[in-house]
Amino acid sequence: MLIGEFTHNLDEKKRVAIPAKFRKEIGKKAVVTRGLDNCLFVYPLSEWEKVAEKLSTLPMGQSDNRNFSRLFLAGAVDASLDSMGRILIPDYLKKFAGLKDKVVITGVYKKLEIWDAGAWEKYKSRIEKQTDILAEKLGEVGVY
Amino acid sequence: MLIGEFTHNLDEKKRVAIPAKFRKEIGKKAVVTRGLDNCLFVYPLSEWEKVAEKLSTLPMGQSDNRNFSRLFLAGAVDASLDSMGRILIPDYLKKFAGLKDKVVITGVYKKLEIWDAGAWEKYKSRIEKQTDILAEKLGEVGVY
DNA sequence: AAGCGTAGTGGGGAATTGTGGATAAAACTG
DNA sequence: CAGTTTTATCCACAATTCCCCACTACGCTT
Repeated sequence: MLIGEFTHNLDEKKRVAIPAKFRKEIGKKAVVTRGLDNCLFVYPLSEWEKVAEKLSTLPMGQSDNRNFSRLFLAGAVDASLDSMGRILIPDYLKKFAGLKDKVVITGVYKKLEIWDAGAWEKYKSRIEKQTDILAEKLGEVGVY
Repeated sequence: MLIGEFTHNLDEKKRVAIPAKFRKEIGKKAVVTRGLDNCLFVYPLSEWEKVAEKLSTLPMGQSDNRNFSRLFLAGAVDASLDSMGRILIPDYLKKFAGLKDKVVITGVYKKLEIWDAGAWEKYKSRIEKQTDILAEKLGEVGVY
């Protein structure tokens, strides 16, 4: 299971190191794509294939489905880890997530998320204030 | 699987380079035709044959089906890749998709789409704002 | 506390890719 | 049938990307 929060640098060649802790679980190949709330999702290849498979079954007659598939699939990019365990972030994803040089990589169960460090801090402080909602959600899923 | 987003130039001879990443999967022969939402679809030959097959089974009693099949089939052009991996876009397709010199080529699972760069940016920013719909669709395909 | 090992960062060189142009073949027209 | 325009194939340069190696810093162990 992928859990934890790490701050790394995005170098001028747009590479980010995947935290060593995650590497054995990610394997050598991963896929990066647009996520929600302006972050990027990183899937191990096996997980990605499951998701893509399901996507392909959506009827393309509906524009909602087309829109979604386009953002998700066209936004995706094969991100093999180099010999140092780094992945390459394409320009358009860097721009999408508003990444500067400091980025935060978080493990969220089956996938990783990549955030701009500033955006992550803002997001966190915003969410942390909503303790009551969090508590309620915890109850909903049966955590006490 | 064809995924990713690439910006290339349409030169004055109306040629576009297929991103190198896609070439081995596309092969040497492809078919270009009118797509949905004012972009062009590019299919590897084998995929195209499947699509055309399915289209031929649509009941031709409905005018919607007739119209769609005509646009799709009649608009299709054989687009073999030249030695540099480029395809040629006929005038009427260029006009249909409103292509200027900057175009975006996206991989969407089994096919590629070709967009005018400006149109793609507008489309993206419009869709990206619909966070609620995207989140809902993500749930549908089982991504959490 | 010191040394060893691992992890993160940065840079250099080589190969690949994209783009534009040049030359050759073909088609069209007068 | 010849000249002109259009289409196709090929070549070369320039820029980007990819891959490998080296350095530094931190942490853990002994």
